[in-house]
Amino acid sequence: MSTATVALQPRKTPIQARSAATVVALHAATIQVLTQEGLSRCTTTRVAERAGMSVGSLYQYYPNRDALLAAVLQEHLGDVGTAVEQACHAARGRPVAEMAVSLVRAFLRAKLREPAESKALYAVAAERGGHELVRQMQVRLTVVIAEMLESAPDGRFDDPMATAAVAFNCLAGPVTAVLKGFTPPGFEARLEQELVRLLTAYLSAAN
Amino acid sequence: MSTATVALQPRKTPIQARSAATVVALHAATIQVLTQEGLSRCTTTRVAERAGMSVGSLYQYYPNRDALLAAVLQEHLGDVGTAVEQACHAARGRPVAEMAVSLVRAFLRAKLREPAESKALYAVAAERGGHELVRQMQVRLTVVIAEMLESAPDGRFDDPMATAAVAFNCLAGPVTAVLKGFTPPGFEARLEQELVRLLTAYLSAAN
Amino acid sequence: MSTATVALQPRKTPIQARSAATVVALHAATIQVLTQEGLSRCTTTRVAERAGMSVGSLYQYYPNRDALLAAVLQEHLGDVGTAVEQACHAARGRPVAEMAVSLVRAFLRAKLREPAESKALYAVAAERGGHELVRQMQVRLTVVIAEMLESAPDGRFDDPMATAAVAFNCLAGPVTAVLKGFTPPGFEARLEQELVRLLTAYLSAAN
Amino acid sequence: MSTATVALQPRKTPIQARSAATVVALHAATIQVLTQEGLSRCTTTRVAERAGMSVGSLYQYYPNRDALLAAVLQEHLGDVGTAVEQACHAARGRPVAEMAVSLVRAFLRAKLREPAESKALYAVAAERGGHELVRQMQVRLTVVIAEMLESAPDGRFDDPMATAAVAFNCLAGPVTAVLKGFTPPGFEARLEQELVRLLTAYLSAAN
DNA sequence: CATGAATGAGTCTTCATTCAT
DNA sequence: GATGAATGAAGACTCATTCAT
Repeated sequence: MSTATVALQPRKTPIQARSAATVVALHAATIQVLTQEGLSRCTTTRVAERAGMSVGSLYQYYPNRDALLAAVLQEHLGDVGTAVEQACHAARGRPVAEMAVSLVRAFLRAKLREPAESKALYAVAAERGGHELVRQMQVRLTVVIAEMLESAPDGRFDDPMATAAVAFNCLAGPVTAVLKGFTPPGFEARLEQELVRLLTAYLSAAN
Repeated sequence: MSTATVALQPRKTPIQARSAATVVALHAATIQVLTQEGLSRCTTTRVAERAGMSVGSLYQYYPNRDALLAAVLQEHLGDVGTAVEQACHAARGRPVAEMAVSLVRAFLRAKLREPAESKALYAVAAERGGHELVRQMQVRLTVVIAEMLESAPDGRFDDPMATAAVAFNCLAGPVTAVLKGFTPPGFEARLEQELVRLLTAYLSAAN
Repeated sequence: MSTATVALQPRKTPIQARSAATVVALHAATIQVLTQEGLSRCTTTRVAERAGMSVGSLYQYYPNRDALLAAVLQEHLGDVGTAVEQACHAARGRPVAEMAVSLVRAFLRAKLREPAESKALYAVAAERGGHELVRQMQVRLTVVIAEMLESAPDGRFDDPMATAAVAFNCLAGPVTAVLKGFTPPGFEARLEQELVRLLTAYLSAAN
Repeated sequence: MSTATVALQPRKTPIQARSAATVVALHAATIQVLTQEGLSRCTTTRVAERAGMSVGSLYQYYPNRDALLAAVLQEHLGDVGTAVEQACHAARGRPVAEMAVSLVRAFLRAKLREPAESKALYAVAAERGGHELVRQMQVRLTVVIAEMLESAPDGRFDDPMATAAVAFNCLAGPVTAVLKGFTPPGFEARLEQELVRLLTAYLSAAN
């Protein structure tokens, strides 16, 4: 564990139920403040207040603001990562088209479960601290997706990591656009269908 | 022009040569500071210093920090937007496969010309002020791409806007990942090829 | 309560003893800085410093500089207003000459108790924020004085509000002059006597 | 001429017509900005702009902002002072009642000719720079009024300076209240009549 | 342990004043 | 002389973090 990483760890591992509840409350509060006020106005005091506790208590759980934001982002990334990983494992050895469906569904479900949260965290992910966390997750998922691809009976991939990277990010792009409200009205209803079509076509063509 | 937009307008039109140079210096300095320090540490003082002038001078060109950031983002978006638009116009009436090549190339060229700039601006785009600018650009480009698609002799699209939105963002996703350094080593070399494959496959499959 | 007024409210009600003491210290410090440096140099930092605390603390009690100044002015106006009101109530139904004595004494006592404070606040009262507070006080006192006048057994007033307004301000004028040091040497000793004479003469003559 | 005074003098005596016009424009602009923006936002740049010239030009006429404000206030005080002086001279040797009428009329005419100007300058007069100018004017007028009073055939005054000070300021008080909008609706119409009654009564009673 | 007042460095922004053109 | 861009000190205000209670 590098020195940089150390500073962002929660100060204590939440063993007790109470601590866990507190952490949940803090994460929820962070999302809310992020959504309503934006990253720069997402202050420790405001988050603590929204979570119904004092700033001092917040600092019992996180050594500093960045650690809190990192934890919230990390949790979100973990959820998405786990969902994608499970889908990839489940789809191993299946035909490419099934892989596409599986991946799209898992990703969409994870990302769109709490759209406000997903949206709020883009700003966190874009700032210095978040960058690295997202990178790690991308690397992890690219590997998992690549492994899945290699197990496809009906596909052969020159550079599975490259294909996996495209596969993941060609989903991430449109989903981001939807979450940020950049897409045409009514688009959300077609999202899954389009992404399946997109990914199936790509994986089938990627040979 | 909305009230919010008005506040982000540059304070004066750079008439004189010196003014234009000053604005250029400010934009460059902003990118540098953004890159080296991150959005939250990209302060007006630091930008001015980096640009070799005093804060006061910065404020003669931009009414506030957000306006500066918005201007830098806007300029970047304008470049990308123009490139994409020209490509779409040029590809009108061509087969879908040519459209894909044209779009991918234009987008990549615009986005990767100044990678540091492109990368630095993601954080700006993710914050409150940038959101709207990006949205407008997405809307504009989605329309242009949709129009191009409708002119294809070898394609028929149920919902051209939806297809266009996916088309654009399935490129934006991987490009973003590359710029942010999330992709596997050596990926950049394959980027264009993969995106062409991706987009061609999608547009061909998008009924 | 108007929007403008809301912004000038103290940020928190001083519940604890310490808070009350802090507020007192801030008010005293404000008067001192106002007196020694003038309104434009009465900065939040200087006031806090004078009060023996940091700027941050000041901002825990007042949302902004104007609110601090308004609070100090308000407190002063409240004292004067209360004194005048009590005098007016006490003098109801008394002859006009007694009213004059009562009003003059109450006003002088309130205004001259802390001359430095009274003097320092003229600049605050003259600036945008103070204006309204003073106006409200004048309206309130004019009404109270008018009611008193109407109860006089030996006077009849066409337009009691107008007479009250003159009565109040013909006292305020000379008192202001004294506080600002505009009057001849030795004048202060004669002030009460002259104002009683002035007001008695006016009320007796005011048909 | 004291050192303090020197700094507030206009930089050059406006001999030429053009200069005089410029000074007039600057004074008018100052009043406007003062009225519309308040003292603290009455900046040299804004005044110059309003006057249709550059800041640099303003500094050709006044060495600094305070000098400009002082000059504008001084001019106003000079007008009022001259009006009152002339009235006092004219009323010498006349009965006290005529003196009252003369003084009230002169003062009101001078103060209410440009109500916006009169009002705007209260803030200037209340700040450090203005204080001294107003004091000098008060002293000067108190002397002139006292001299007038002493010439009254039908009055005898113990302490003419004290009486004069009261006389002047018991007019100034209500007039200030009117200009600041503190008085009841319709009060302005009665102002002259009331002030004449007030001053006549006082001077008659002051013996 | 929780609390939340205190701290003061750090931001944004303004503005008097200067001086090169 | 006029201009107005440049300067940078100074002010209002915020907020991460600490620590006495």
